[in-house]
Amino acid sequence: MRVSREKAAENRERILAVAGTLFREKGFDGIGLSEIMKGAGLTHGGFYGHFASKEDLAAEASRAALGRSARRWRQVVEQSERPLAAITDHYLSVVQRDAPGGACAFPALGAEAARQGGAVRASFTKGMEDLVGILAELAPGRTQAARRKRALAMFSTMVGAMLLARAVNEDTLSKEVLAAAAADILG
Amino acid sequence: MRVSREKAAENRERILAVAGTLFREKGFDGIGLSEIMKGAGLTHGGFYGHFASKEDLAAEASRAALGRSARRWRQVVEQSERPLAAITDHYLSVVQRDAPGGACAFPALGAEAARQGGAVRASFTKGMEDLVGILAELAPGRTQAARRKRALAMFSTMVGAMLLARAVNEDTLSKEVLAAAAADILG
DNA sequence: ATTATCTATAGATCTATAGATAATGC
DNA sequence: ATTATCTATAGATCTATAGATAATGC
Repeated sequence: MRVSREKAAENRERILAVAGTLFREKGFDGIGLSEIMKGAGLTHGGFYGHFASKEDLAAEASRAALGRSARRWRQVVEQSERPLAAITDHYLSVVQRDAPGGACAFPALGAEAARQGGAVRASFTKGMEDLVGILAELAPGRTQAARRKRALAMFSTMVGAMLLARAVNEDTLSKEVLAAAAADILG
Repeated sequence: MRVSREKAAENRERILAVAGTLFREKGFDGIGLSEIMKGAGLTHGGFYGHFASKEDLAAEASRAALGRSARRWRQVVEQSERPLAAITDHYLSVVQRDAPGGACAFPALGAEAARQGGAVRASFTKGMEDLVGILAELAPGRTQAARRKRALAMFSTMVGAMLLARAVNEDTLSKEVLAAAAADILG
């Protein structure tokens, strides 16, 4: 059941996309390779032709997911006249809260990333620098250093608020924290 | 090898303490009951005399850990003349970053908590209300509603900054985000 | 007699590998 | 001939349960 070189590359991309979604939904430890491969329409034995290990996949899938997030942010910024408000509205929405599989990898996987090896951590480091870089261009502040500092705090607030909004059991409190974070960032 | 009623209660407490540490260090999915019981000096077969399930333990251990956090915060507040600065200094320290097993459960377990059942979520909801309640007494703002809103944003910033500080690979960036968050909260 | 803990195990995972298969691409 | 994928399986987990053991507490 061999497949063309082109098809194999497509299969690899599909594994990455499925893994990106399932990792964010269930955690790195919460989903097995078997299920990921099934989601990509393949058997789990074929996995090791595409990736060296589960951790290798985790690093690549995280990189891809965070790359998509950065591209999405740039799109949102371009299409709005109040870019910072557009980013917070987008990021701190109930839609993102309830669909972690397609949302930012930091609130969903940041804690687990801290326990992973260098490749996964590197993906998250690069992802953070890119997203904070976008925020730094929109943040208030007279010097570049001040804007970067503000951007780091804003990103912390966004990531923390989304994590909290998902963790709690009460929808009122959940929405309250999302709104408080957005209001705080926009001043 | 039976043990007195009192000793059994001590054993239960020890299981809770060990589980609280190991869950925060490795995640709910990253540690097995066998290892937790071994850490408490017992065999894994004895577990079900103390708890109904792993999730039951997760809920109880989270409740205990977050209760300890709230008591610690109250202690820090009492012992300082600048309570808000004392809390952020304590929370956003490199010591806490590097010892997740004894630190706040939110950055370490919040994402996984979101995927757990009602009992675990309830522990985190109660924990958040308690910690935010303490912050609301220290937050600036003319009305109680304004102070609570500010407290929710501050807690988001703290939780997010700690998660990010642990996730990234570069110590400079890691310390930068902790410092930026503290500065932002203190205005 | 009750019960806290232990030993042993069932049944279901999980990652990773080995070898077979069959279609691609030289 | 090469290689992408499949089947099958090894070996190591994991949660949960059953039944035995032995000391407590009525």
